[in-house]
Amino acid sequence: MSPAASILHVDMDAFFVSVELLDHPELRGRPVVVGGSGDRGVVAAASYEARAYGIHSAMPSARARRLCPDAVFLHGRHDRYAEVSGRVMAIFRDVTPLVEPLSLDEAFLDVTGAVTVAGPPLVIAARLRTRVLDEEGLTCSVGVAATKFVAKLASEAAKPRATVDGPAFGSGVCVVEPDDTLSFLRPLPVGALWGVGPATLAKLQRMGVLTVADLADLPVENIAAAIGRSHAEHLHALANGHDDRSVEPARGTKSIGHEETFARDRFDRSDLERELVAFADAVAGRLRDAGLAGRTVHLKVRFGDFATITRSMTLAEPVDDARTLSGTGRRLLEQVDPAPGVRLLGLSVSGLSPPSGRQLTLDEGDGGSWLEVADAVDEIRDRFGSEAIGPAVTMVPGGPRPKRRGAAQWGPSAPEGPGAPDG
DNA sequence: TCTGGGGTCCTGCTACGA
DNA sequence: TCTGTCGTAGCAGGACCC
Repeated sequence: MSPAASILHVDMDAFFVSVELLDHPELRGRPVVVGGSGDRGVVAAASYEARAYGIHSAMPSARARRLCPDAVFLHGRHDRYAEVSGRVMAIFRDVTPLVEPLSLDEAFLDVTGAVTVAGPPLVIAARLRTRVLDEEGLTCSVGVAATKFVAKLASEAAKPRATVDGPAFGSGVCVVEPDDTLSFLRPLPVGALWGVGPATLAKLQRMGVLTVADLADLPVENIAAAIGRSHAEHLHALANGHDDRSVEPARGTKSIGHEETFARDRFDRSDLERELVAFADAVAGRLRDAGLAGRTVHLKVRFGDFATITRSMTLAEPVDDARTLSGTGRRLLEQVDPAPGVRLLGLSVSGLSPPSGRQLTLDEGDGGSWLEVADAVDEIRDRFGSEAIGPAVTMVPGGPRPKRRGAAQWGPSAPEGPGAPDG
């Protein structure tokens, strides 16, 4: 017997834009775009009025501007969205403890245990939408199904559609009963499947696979030849409605990092090293906030032609202090020639675990004193704010700015200082 | 049309020890 | 001592997600 349709996928409608409209009600009804405002920025979210012009998320901001010169462009405020998201997730947790957030604006809920008290999933979904609207002034769409990925596709089907007159609201809730799963899935374009991105889609299309039905009817061996066995088996199962992944409320963080695209390419190694110091400070702070330390340090470099390389190094002990991170980052940077021009720099740490009692540093012997420094920095930031103290390079005019999570999320927004080739 | 940031997961290769 | 195999860890890159 098929399991009942009791998994909900809740997706906030145009979340970032909707939050901005709460704070700027005078913008309602206008095309509004949230994202990076600079030449290298991208669109994070677009109002339904803006979507009617063809603007969508991940589109370069410059192109969005050309499509709709009258649109209002707002720089995203990660902290504000996180604050609202926290309250919305709390509403979800009122319904069931089995809430798996996917991002700030969507989550899976397993309401199997709630139906005896709260009623059938359709009723729970409708009540949820009402509460989110009443308490936060935001609309959301809900998909209900027996599996996670069908619930996700169902919420997509329930979403408002963009028209030139603004959003055309749908039902807001879409239920796919287990018996209807295949008839719901099979007509969809194969790109709708979770895990089919541009690269896989191109390979499948070359094989003549255009719909979910095409994929479901093909022997898995044929698909494996094109995209690899593991991926093929996974997608073939999804296309046939099989997905045994459960809703997992607590998924541990696997890595923490910071990366940034510069407004202009950087050519100078010492310039990049100064940025690394600021990156390491931000990453170390987030590690300590999370009570974690990491063993493997990764450096990511994207050049002007978009070629991207990574270099990594695994340390003997997990670390969470900025000095060791920036020192390791600098060693990794030594393996890279910045002469072609560096567009993006990133520093991240994986292999996370709770910090051990004592951490090794690059120059063994003074680890203890630097850990005390880190503790002192954290304490000052707790009392006086995140920008009250930072590495010396971030305090001098012309140096890199202190890095905060989400501050550069959608690309550089303002003109920067150094950037042209030296000499 | 010139492409963000923060992640996760997978694959292929290499080195190394048993 | 040499060779082959296997498992594992580390590393680099790619694809995907929101």
